[in-house]
This record gives sequence, C-alpha cells and structure tokens, in this order.
Amino acid sequence: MTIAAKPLNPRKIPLQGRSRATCDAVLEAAARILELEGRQAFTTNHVAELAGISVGSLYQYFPGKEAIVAVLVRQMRHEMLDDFEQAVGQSQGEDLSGAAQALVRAAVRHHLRRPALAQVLEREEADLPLDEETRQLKQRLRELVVRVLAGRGVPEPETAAFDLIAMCHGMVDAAVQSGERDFERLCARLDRAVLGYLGRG
Amino acid sequence: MTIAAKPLNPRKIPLQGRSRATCDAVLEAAARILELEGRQAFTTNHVAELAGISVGSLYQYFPGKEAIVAVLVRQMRHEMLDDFEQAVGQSQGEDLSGAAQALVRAAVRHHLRRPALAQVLEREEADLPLDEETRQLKQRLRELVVRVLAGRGVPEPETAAFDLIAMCHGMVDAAVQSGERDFERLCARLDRAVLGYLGRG
DNA sequence: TCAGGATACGAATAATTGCTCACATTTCTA
DNA sequence: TAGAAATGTGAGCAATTATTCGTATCCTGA
Repeated sequence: MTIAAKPLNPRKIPLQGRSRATCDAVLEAAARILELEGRQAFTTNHVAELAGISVGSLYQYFPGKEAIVAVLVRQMRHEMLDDFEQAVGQSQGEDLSGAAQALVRAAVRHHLRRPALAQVLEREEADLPLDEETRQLKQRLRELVVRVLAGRGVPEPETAAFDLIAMCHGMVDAAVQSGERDFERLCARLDRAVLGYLGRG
Repeated sequence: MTIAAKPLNPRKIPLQGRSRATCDAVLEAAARILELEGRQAFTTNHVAELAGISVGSLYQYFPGKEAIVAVLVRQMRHEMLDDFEQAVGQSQGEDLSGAAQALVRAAVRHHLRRPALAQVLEREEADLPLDEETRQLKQRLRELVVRVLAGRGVPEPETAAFDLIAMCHGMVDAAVQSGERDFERLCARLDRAVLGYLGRG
C-alpha cells in the first residue's frame, strides 16, 4: 500500500548498508569542509559533491544543513564525554592534583585530534538551537567535573567546575589557533592554571 | 576635471556632516543587528533599513558587509586598548597583584558594556581577514600585558601574557554567555585564576 | 544664485544557494 | 523472479541577498 496519504515522511532513517555509508560520507565531507574551507564554503551542494553523492540523497537523511552540523556537534560531545569518563575512571585513587591533570590531558588530547574541526564546531554550537541530547551531554560533562572536585573537598564545586572548564577552553582555543601542537607543554601550562585556581602549586 | 578615466573611486570618505552621520548610523545599526538578531539577520539591506538610509548610501562608504564588521572590530579593539592603557597608568606604583587586578577590571568592564556585541565581534574577528591596523592593536594589547608582567619579575612573560589573556577571555566569555552580570563576583574569580597562575593567593 | 561636487535613493540585476521532485537504480522479500 | 520498498540522481525552482547605477536632491563656494 503506497497509496493513502502523500509520502509525508519528513526524513528517513538509514536502513540498508549503503544509506548508512551515504550518511557517513555526508558527515565526513561536512567535517572536512568546515575544518579546511570554513563556514562560507559549507553549502549543501558542496557537501554533496565532496561526499560523492547527489544533493537529493543528502536531503533524504538531513532536513537541512544545520542538521548536519548538529550531528557533528553531538558526535564531538559524545567523544569528549567518553574521554572524560575514561580519565575519571583511571584517576580513581588519585588526589585532586592527579585527577585534575588527567582531565586536562583528556581535554587537550580531544582538541589536538582535529584541532580546526573542534574549533569550528564549538563556534557553530553557539549559534545553533542546541538539541536536547547535546545539552544533556554538556550537562553530564559539567557534572563529571563537579563530582571530581566535590569528592576531593573543593568548595563551591559548581562554580569551580564552570571556571576551570572555561579557562581551559580559552587557553586551548588560543593555543591551537596560534599553531601550538606541543602536547606536553600545553598540558603543563594548563596544569599550572588549574592547580593555581584550586590553590596549590 | 571629471573626465579622464571612469569614476573608479573604490569607496568614498565622508566629507560633509550628513555623510558622517550616515556612516555612524550604518555602524550603529550593524552593531544592534549583530547583538540582538545575530549573524543570519546581518544583511546589507537590513542594516540600511534599520539605519534609516538606502543600500546605495551604505555602499558609498563601505565596499561590502565585511567592511562594516571590520570597522566595528577595529573600534572595539581601540576602546579595549584605551581601557587597558588607562588601567596600566593607574597601577603604576602597584605590585604584581594590584596591577593584575586593575587589568582584570578593565577587561571585565569592557565586556559588560555591551556583552552580546563584544561576544559576536570577537567571533566574527576569527573569520575575518583581519586588517593591519587591528592586528597592530592586538599586538600592542599583548605587549602591554607583557610589560606589566616582565616589569614585576614574572618569568617567561610572553607565555604568561598569552595564557592569562586566553584564560580570562574564556572565563569572561562563558560567564557572559551564561548570563552573569555581577561585576564584582566575576572579577574576584578572575583574580583568583590570574593570581593562581602567577603563583600567589 | 548657480554650477558642480557630494550625498542619497531604491528598483533592478546577477549570483548564490537551500531545497524539491519526477524519475532511475539497487536491494529486499516472498 | 517479480513486485515493492529503499535508495540515488540532478536539473531546476524559489527565495535570498550582495551589489550596481541612473537619477534626484542637497550643499558649498564663488
């Protein structure tokens, strides 16, 4: 029965293998364009072209160009949360200083994987009407840090987590933008900033 | 002699009073749109409309929409440099802690004047092909901080200045975005971060 | 007062671009 | 293996938008 109402399917969900490949190709092409060519080159036609598919196919799975970015942002936040959870897990017995350093390393590792992409996506996130899942991921990220701090006796852990995340974000952002790629050096400076804020050397 | 070559005047410079008023109206309208309606609403036609002039007039003084943003960015950097120079001047006899606090206050004051605008312009600056004058202003800003630090015995003042500017930028950005408007509270947290990085309580 | 330059106007143009749809191809299923 | 469902295609529509240019108005100096 293909009769009845119009095919008002808003957007499809990939079922077969090839359609999943199409989605992946779109996402990867979008990521590449954003990190290498910038916002202004990020058009649906261009994404489709680089992905090696047609615009029509793109629109079967993404209701619009912002939807593509939203997925990329969500993926990024997922990776970040995973990295952070792993870092927290591995620093179970550690004191505040050790736990903080583990988190710093996770954050830097994340940004240094695809520096330009991380940067663009975070900027894009600010303009986007942030979907619920992504909001929850960010919330859990913050709570993770709050728990690490609170469990080690830091007063006002919410404020501290907010500030530490923000200062690290700022420093990593600036460092990456200026071309810094020295992982250890950057980590050492972040440690200094974080431990300084927390009141230790 | 208006003969000779075509009127290849790229763009005019306002000479009379009313044309200066036109330029100002364009800049103010652009600022308002960017801070209240966002990038996507920032079109030349819309700017002209809000400014109460016609697009044609806009294009007599600005070669394109990015040129408008570039002027706004330059203005912002000028104000910022003025604020910082004043802060440095007023903290002549102060020690490192006092001088740092003065700079922090200048930075926060700057951002809290038109929070949304400062935010948007800094984001826009990242995409823009940054003109020479603005680059110099940023350079002088950094040198200012370097001098304050170097003159008070901070080792590796260039790196410290880079990191301190970045961490404050990150914290102020996050705070403003989350709606923070408590000047003193924000300053206190920045002081803590800065002095912590510099190795004092 | 008046000529010419400066300024203002805004409809029209040209280019871009998000997105659809009618049709083709592939894969699945019974 | 045939029909149905899923997937793929890309020319082209519609809407947006940056920018121009012919014309009208204003200002200034002589």
